Amino acid sequence: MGVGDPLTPTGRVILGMVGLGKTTGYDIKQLVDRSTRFFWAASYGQIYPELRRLEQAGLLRGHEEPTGGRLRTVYELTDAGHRALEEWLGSDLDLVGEMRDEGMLKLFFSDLAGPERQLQIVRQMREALERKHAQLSALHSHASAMSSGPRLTLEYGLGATTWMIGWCRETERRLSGREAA
Amino acid sequence: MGVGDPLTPTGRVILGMVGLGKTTGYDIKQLVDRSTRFFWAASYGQIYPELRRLEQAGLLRGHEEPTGGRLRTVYELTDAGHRALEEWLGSDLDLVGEMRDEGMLKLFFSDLAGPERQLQIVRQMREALERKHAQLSALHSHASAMSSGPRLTLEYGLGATTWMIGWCRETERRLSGREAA
DNA sequence: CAGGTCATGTAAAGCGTTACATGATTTT
DNA sequence: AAAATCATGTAACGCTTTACATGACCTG
Repeated sequence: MGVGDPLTPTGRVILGMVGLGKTTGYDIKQLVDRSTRFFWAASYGQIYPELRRLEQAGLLRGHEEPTGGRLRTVYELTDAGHRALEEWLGSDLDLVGEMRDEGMLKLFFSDLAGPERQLQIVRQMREALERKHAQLSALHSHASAMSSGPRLTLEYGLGATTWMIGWCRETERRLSGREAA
Repeated sequence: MGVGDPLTPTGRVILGMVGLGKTTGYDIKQLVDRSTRFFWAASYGQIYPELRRLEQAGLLRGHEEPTGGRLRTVYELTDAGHRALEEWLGSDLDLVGEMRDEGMLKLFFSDLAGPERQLQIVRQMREALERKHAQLSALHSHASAMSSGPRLTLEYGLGATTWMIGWCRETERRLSGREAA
């Protein structure tokens, strides 16, 4: 596999995490769950096979570093890995997030269910957003210890979520008014 | 397959679209591409097999209705289909959008690439968002002809995108300032 | 009559989650 | 001694995209 090979989706997050100093599959998963999860998740079922694929492709180098009798494989970027990471970070992005939001889909079809249901859907969207906002807020308490990139993504997520909660609130108000009228 | 069976992801959008009066696979795909695509896409490779699965499950009924010599299978909701659709629309939503945003992922790792790259990434995010905003705006010109659900999702998408563009703009300003300083 | 739209489909490949399985070390 | 954490992995299943393939009808 040559250097020009495009990274797979999960390959991107793994390469980045190893670049940030995360060394084991477990360690990567931990940080993903505490940070990128909100816009880019990854599961063990993807991480471990992908680590080996990236090693085979020459972008990572792994060596055994057991802690006592506990197995442990530590990965680091090779020169080719560094280059691939910089190439990816410098490349254009054409795809904007293909996202899936079930609340939005329900809202789209909500005319089929009647006005009370429509209001209920917006309320549920808001509640889900509020849960998300709470999780992001919890992370934000460590913001001072974050470097620029992670802090920016967190503030973006927090701000966007806040806007969306506000939209839901105002829409709930408008829809309730319509019912009362 | 009983009524209590959970709908597959694509099953949901198809059932909804048939509920809205879309009758053929082609027709469904057209509307998806002009509307829900921004938060819920679907491809022919999913639509046609899923239509048959939903028919087998008793939620849809399909019959041949050729236009001249041109094959055409028209679907409609069965009673069970109506019930399944209402059940889904009335159910709680626990999952908030699992989304994937490559711009955010790049921004997260942007410290590895230097300050100019970081600025470049935010600029690219804004440009992608502006393209999306333009597409949504084009749809919005027909807003008066839309029913409540579709109009709400469109306005939500437009508003959220506008907020995000503003965030990018302000962040670009802040990051440029930092460079100049 | 050429190009666009209507209309349907399949096969292969890739992506991803979930559930399962194992075992050592550390903390309470 | 139990519970939590560290650590790695696989198998099955399901979802989705992409590329390919076909052909009729309509418009200029």
